[in-house]
Amino acid sequence: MRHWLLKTEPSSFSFDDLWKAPRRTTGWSGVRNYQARNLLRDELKKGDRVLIYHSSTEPPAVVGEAEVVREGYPDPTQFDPRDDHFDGDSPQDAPRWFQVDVRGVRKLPREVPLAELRSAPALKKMALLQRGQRLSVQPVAESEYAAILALASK
DNA sequence: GCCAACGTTGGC
DNA sequence: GCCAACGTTGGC
Repeated sequence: MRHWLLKTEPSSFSFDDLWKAPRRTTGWSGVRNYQARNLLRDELKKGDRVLIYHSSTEPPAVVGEAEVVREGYPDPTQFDPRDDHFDGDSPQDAPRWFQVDVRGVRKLPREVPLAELRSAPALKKMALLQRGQRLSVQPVAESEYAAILALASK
């Protein structure tokens, strides 16, 4: 089992929205970056654990845990002209963008803000904290995942 | 609101 | 294929 981090802006979709969704499950749609697409399409597997991270909010923070319940399949929003993430150049027969389904597992007992992640020695190498890192789907080492959960229960 | 970092586009 | 211009991300 691998571990991942998914970024989202809570003003558009928050962990609470995931929690309130039917069966606490949603398609993780709208990712429009090829590197992140490749991860969603090929690497995220059923049962993988996921940290949900809120960006562009105060403070940015890891807020919850989820799990992958369906592996990569075409993101339907790319074909919906009314959707913000519509991509008219994506061929119907060879979709460009993929998503997975994730189910909320638990809200963390305490949010772990970005500043706290930065100050944790165990997270020194975490992808999220590297300079210029913007990828919205990131692998997380098992030790990093465990360290973040430990911070969340302090 | 600023701006650094990065990704994409498109002329050549 | 190069690279300047432009757009986006996302912390601060």
